[in-house]
Amino acid sequence: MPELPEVETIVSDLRPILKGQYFVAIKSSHKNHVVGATKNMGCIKGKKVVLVARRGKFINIFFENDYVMTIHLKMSGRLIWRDVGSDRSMTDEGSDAPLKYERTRIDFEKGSLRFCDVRKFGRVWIYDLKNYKKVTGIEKLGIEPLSKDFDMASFVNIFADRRGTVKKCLLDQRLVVGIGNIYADEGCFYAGIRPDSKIEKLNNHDLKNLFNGVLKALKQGIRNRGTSISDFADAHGKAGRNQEVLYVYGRGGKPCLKCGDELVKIKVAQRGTVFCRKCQK
DNA sequence: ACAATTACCTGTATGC
DNA sequence: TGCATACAGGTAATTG
Repeated sequence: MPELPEVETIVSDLRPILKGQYFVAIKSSHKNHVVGATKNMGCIKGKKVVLVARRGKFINIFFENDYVMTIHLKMSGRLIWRDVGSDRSMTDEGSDAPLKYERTRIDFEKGSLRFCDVRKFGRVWIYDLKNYKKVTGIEKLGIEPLSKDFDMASFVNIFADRRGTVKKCLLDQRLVVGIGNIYADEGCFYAGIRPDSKIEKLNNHDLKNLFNGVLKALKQGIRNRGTSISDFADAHGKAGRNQEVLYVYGRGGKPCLKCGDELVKIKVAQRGTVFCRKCQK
């Protein structure tokens, strides 16, 4: 599932590829995949990419004329780059055949970005700088966990007056962006805190551990170029390695890698949640 | 105003 | 083997 480390991996792959390139066209076989395309595609035709950046789990491609293409991968989205004619050596036809589950293709001068999305939850928006944050929902997003503004004090401040389970708060993109089911569970394990414990019951020491645990999980995910449990691949179609170092996510019923106790799987905030009863309090 | 639930989708795993 | 059902989870929309 693309969360912050997965999106960061894709963006860092795409940045050197797309920067300086000219947009050609966008085509979609799924009617809901592209928002604002009919009206706004013409606005970026022939325009140059000046910046590729991540905001939470959103990918923003900025153009020279103050238009932005925003992409969200949601559950099963992949963005894979193919050079022009890259399939030519593979087929007699020489056509750039669609990849599996390719829903939308974004053509640039040197190649195309293939938006593959089994479940069709993903979206592409094309809007101008003034409107894109409102249309996409980016304006509601909270703090970036990798920014220098995100320190112990801001973390405590953000979570101090919250209620409900720790996991629900971690998943809330209005507070801190980028954390999804994988890194919420892993962060809680590192912190030694049960994901179903009440946030209002945590003392400053617990919050500090949670802060460190979440950061550690996210940074490790980035270092390992994402978690490839089901769908995730980088912009070249290659899997990440972070699934090899997970302590709890996807390991319900298996022994805890720290103490050997059987990991428990429950539902918290409507999400499958795995933790260790001995290591997490 | 806020929290909980449902909708959006389809592939995979499980149960009978 | 085949069919039905559950499950996976990011976010918006809907309901309570």
